[in-house]
Amino acid sequence: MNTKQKALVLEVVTATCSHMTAEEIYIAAKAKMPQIAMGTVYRNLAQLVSDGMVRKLEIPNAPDRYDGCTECHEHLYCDKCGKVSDIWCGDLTGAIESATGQKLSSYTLTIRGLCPDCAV
Amino acid sequence: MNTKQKALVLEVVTATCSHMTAEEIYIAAKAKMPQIAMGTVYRNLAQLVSDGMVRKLEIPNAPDRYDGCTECHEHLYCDKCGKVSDIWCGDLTGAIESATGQKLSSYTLTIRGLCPDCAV
DNA sequence: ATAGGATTAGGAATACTTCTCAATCTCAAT
DNA sequence: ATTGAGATTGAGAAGTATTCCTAATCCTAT
Repeated sequence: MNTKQKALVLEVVTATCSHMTAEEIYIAAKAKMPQIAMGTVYRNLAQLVSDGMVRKLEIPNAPDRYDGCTECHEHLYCDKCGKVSDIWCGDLTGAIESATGQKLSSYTLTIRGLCPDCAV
Repeated sequence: MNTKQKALVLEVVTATCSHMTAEEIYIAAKAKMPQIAMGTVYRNLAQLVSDGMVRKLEIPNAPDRYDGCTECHEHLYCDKCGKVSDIWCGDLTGAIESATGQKLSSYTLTIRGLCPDCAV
């Protein structure tokens, strides 16, 4: 871990199991290090993502979110409340390769449906 | 089809099996209707997407692309050349539901690997 | 203590997309 | 054919998320 700022960003992202936006991360980091800059947050998030320590979730028509949990899981975008929740399942690489006939280096599966809270 | 502009946008998008950006669509449309405005292209694309006649592909760090082919298929983002190509496979809803244990309304599967051209 | 190199804070800049609104078009009723 | 109500347009301004720029600051090895 190179710098205090990078360590702080990682700490914030992994502190909760939520999926924070860069702005939420910035606000939380600012609470502990008031002079930290937005650009620093983005730069370090990008580094952490390429280090494989944080996952980036691209959300349609909304800011990207960052997930401190790198264990294999997928994401469910709730049709009703819009929240992102985790779906725990095994690695689907093999299944997708045989379904599509395409060798793959990685995949992103985005599921829309009702989250546990909204599925009464 | 309500307006000439909407018809033209649809015509452009479905004319080729490529995955055009809004700007490419705008340029192609402008060739046939020089006074058409970018905002009109975006507005009609959004309508066509919600009408289910066009699919929108959200591309990380790049403009969205629009796909005039609504038949069920997935997309491969080439690790090497960056092109988006089509992967024809059946509907995976059932398979994903059983793998994840989550009832879903829709899904998006994005695959990264080498496209046919780059996989020598 | 100091030089060299990496990283930062702060703000400007960029890129894509959406919004605003007066003007124009559409079309059913007259 | 004309009207009028409502939908849609063109043109450009505005917005949003993210990246870039740069002088100043922080590390680390000497």
